[in-house]
Amino acid sequence: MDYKNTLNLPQTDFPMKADLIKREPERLRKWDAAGLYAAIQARRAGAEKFVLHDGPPFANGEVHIGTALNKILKDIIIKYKTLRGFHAPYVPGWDCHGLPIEFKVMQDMRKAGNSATDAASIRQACETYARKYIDLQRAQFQRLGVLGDWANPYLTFAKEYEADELRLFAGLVEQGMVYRGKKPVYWSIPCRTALAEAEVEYKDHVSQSVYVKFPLVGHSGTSVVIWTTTPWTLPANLAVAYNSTFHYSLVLVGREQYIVSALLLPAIAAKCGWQDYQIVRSLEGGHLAQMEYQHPFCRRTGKFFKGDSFVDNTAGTGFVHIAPGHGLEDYHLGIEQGLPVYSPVDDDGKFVHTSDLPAEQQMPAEMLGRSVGEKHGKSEANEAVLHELRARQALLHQENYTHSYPHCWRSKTPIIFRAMAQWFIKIDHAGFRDRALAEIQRVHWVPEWGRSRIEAAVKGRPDWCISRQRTWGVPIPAFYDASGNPILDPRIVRNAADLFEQHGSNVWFERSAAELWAALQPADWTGPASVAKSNDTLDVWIDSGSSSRAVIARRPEIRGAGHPFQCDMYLEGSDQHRGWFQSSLLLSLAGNGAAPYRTVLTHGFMVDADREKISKSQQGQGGYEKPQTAEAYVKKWGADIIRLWVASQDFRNDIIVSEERIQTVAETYRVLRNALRYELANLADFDPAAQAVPDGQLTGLDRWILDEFSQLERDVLAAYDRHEFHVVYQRVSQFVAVELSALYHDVVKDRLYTDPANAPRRRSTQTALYRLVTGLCRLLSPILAFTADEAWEFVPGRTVPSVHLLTWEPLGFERPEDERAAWRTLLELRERALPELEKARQAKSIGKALEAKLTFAGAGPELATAQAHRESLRELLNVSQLEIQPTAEAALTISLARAAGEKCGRCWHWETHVGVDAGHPTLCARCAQAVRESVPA
RNA sequence: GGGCGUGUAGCUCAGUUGGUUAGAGCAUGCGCUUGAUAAGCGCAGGGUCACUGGUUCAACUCCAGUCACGCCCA
Repeated sequence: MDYKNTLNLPQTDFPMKADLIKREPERLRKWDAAGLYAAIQARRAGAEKFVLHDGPPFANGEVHIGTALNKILKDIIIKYKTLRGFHAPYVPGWDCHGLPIEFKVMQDMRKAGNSATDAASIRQACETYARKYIDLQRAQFQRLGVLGDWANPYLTFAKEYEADELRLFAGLVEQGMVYRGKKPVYWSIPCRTALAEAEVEYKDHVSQSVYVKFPLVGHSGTSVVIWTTTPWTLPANLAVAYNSTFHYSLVLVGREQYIVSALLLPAIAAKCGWQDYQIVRSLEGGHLAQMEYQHPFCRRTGKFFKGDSFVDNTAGTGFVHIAPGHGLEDYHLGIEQGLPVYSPVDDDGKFVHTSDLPAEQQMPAEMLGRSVGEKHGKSEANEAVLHELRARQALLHQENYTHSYPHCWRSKTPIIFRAMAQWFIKIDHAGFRDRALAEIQRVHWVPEWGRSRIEAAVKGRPDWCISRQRTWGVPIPAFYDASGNPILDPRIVRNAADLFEQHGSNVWFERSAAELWAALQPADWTGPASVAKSNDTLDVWIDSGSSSRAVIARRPEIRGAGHPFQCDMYLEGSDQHRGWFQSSLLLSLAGNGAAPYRTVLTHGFMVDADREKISKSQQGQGGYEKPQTAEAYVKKWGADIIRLWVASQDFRNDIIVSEERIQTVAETYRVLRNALRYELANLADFDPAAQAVPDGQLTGLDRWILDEFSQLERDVLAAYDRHEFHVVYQRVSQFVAVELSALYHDVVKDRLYTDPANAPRRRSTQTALYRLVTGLCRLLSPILAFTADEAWEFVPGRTVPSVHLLTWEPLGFERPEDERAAWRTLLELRERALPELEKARQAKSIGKALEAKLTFAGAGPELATAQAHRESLRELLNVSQLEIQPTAEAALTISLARAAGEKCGRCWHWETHVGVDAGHPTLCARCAQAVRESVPA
């Protein structure tokens, strides 16, 4: 007779094969249909809140795997907090304005032959474009299993958002933090417009390369030599930069002396035709710090400053001429040294005098009106400067110089750098920088070094240039009076906020300056009348940086209790210390009076298998087989594998993404899934309400695993609380592999399969399995969002439909110390006996352990424990027979023999009493009994 | 070039205030099992702890420097 069908073999519909790519979307539809997110929120109504505020990704392109990592980390934290009973709503957002979208849209419009250039149509097209990618990204984020209020995300172009952003901005204006200053920008002369970085194309250009004498004051006949490829910037020269690490030479040429870089001297001498020069002496750059030079053709002097970061020794003379109005490095050095941002070129690219310097110190009158713009490769301005230099014998050498130079993408002409009036936020206003630094101290930074990072950013940052000459952004509601002076008033800004909240900010572009002024002018306005409106928009960092006001304080479900604008956590990549963490801090501190976050968690960047950054240039060139999009990974592996991969690594460092890495994680996933399946399969006939065994009556083995699991829970909870998900991953996967699969599950098979279904020993183990599987589902659910929920559906007697609706209180299973000690001994004895079994297996004297009989001989406490728990120890060893022999010899010896008797046809144990039951001649007594119990008479 | 980080077996991580032959899981190889079976179990191999120098009786651990990599600046 085949007794196999008298066994209680595992039975379940929970599939071994995960088939995530097919099943996850089904589960998503199920969640959606059940309104899972809303149901979770409803269950936590009134509970203590935990708010993680979403940093908005840019509404452009597909979701990159790095962005997916960020969203998954946020989701793990929110699911964990929810599991622990917190009310943790999640409002996702998108950053919608900005040049990349505007640029793309304008390209598309041009390609389509659409020549509309009015701001309102461009903005409309930008909005359509952004919405398209919001929808695309939303679907991709949801596919990752991220739960949130996807139907109502926050969008930085929403009317209410823009309005609150302006209200916050009005507060800054009111405090006097916003001022008008100048900064160099790319300028296209034919287009009469400022350009953004992305609108600049680099191509070869022939420039005038010149070497020019700058005579030292008080050292007659001695000059410093500078080199420039833009002679027209010389009228704007206000300083000269040197490198303090260079050696310079003072050279005598004829009757004149020149100072140049020692390393570059031979090259310079060749160019300038110095036949017989002599090096008088060498000197350090620092020597010049005390000196002054006479401008070659303007009636003013200038000073020397250290410029080590940009003065190089590869070309030129080792001196760089500084015109703060015509170059970014020049500008920064000028601001540092308190020089005016002098840019004597008008909108048409023509030389003019400005109010920055006294007229008599500016360029000679004959230069005025000359244009910097080129015609047939020549520029009037360059010619005028060169003429002046020659006339004054200040020009040492001139030649054509071909190099890569920025050009306007529309007119294809060389652009110039030109200082323009911009709006700035004054960082040192009324001690603001120090207050920001103090606020940083109050925030909890994880990891700790995040603090140093943002401190450095805030300490070193210049004033914040917040205006952009762009269309796709929030308009700066400023006006100009008849003299061209700007009008920026907090009351006007607030009125504009109200207007935008009603009509959207397009109204700024749709209505005339007069209409807007009529609508926004304060009732008791006594200032100058407006004649024009501003065409500037706000820096997009003001958009996202205002979310503390526009989202946290505004949405009731996430509004803070103490400070309405404050939440528990921000979580972004480490690049955001200088970005969103900083902009949010500065704006919230200035506008709300405190930081918007209590904790800032940072993750590293994604790198490839060689720990090098994932560069787009390598894609499709053999570097990577597929685009690094979230979708590509999800299509191949499924979301839960990607989530487990995210959890598996210490995200504070770089995160490695490679096929091998994910393959490894997929193996771990399989192990976890199979363990869950084994437990569920052995609970098929278990009713926890009716058949659960009380703690005190559980078998020692079951009590042991529950204690182990209880310790696992404590460790995992602590790891989740420290946001160390890789510890959760390591700890859980090791527990499942070692304690569960290799030991407990293996040992317990015998009881589960061969005991009568309702035997106390079997029910005891099922009680433990029930607690294990329900516990594992809970502690895995923040990470394996799909699989834990799938498994949960097979848990017997469940009353809650989804694992994500549960709370998790740790088991807290305790055993008395003497029981723990006894089991420690039993497991140690097992460790010592296993090699004996392995030896026998290698020698082919046994196959499986059940064919063996083990004998423990010796004296002392170990043997006493073994004797007291002989049956438990036999189970742990999975042998048919275990003998304990007390001897006079204290040392423990373990010997192995083939088990005596015959193999029972049902339980496969070797027993000496097989066949004692005449009705079942091939069975041992235990099985005969079990069969009689299980088979109805 | 500057600031902030990182560098332990093929992969991901441990390694407590410096103290015995540096641990775990996975992967690999070799077996066992075939009543978790496109599963399960056992055993074995695998590391000059990035490199160099220093402090110390003793350094993966402390100090200095070098190299590589990442982020942010310039």
